[in-house]
Amino acid sequence: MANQLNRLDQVFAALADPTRRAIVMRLCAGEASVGELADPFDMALPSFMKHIHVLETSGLVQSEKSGRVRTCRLSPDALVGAEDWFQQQRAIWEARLDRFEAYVMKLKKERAAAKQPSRTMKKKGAES
Amino acid sequence: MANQLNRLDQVFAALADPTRRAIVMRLCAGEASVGELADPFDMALPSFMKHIHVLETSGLVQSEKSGRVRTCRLSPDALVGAEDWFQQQRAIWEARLDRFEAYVMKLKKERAAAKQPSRTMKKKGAES
DNA sequence: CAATTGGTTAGCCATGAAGCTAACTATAAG
DNA sequence: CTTATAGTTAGCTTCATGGCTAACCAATTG
Repeated sequence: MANQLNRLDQVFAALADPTRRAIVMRLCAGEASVGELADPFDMALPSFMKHIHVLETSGLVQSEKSGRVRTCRLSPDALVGAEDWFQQQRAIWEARLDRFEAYVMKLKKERAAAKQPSRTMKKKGAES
Repeated sequence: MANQLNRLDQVFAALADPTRRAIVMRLCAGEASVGELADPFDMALPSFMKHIHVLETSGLVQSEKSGRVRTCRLSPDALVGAEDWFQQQRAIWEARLDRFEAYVMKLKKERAAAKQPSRTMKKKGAES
């Protein structure tokens, strides 16, 4: 579980770099060799390999070498794990928003009741 | 649009730190002052303020100071933007998986047809 | 076997991130 | 007015990141 949290660190850190996001996007379309992946980038191979390595230790990418060519593929688990984090946060956020909205509605009703007691029932909650 | 990409950089970098993720999670439950936010962490205030600043320049958090207390709140736009990125990647990934699966099915059918021509129509695609 | 290709290792450098302390500002509270 | 509170600024370390070059395997290819 601390494992998981640390994994999130690494996944987000990996995705914080545009080069690495581009690699992930490329691998979404299918596996590729290091050379193919590196081709679009104006960068020395060792520098590029560091990015691959970061992606690999984050768990986003797996690779295997056969002959002299290393083939990389996306391992979607880590990606999904990160996406889950967002969805959890959004769920909490939205739950709060709902509560907050309910609270505002209550306030509105009370204020309306205090100002013009006779008109309490006129609008039952029709404003935006 | 380069702006957007740069924003993604900052959002992911911000979320790569467990302290900052904890702050975001805390703010999902509602706004809070810097002091309240800092309280659970065993960290000097200036260090903590740096995290707040990172979150703020990433667009994840907004704050305003009234009197001597600065109140922070989550601004969900950046969060949603990052979540969108995942969903886009997943969409591409899944589209590819579908194509790949179709390809495998085609292979299976062909292989079955080659091995036992007479049984071609027996199973029409029932395996997992 | 010789040469190419594809990747790897080692090591250097500049920059930035994450932490600290110490000293300071400005608003409340007494 | 004095003191305490809540942040802020400045400046310092230390370590990680992202880039480079140069030299080095190890498979292919000719």
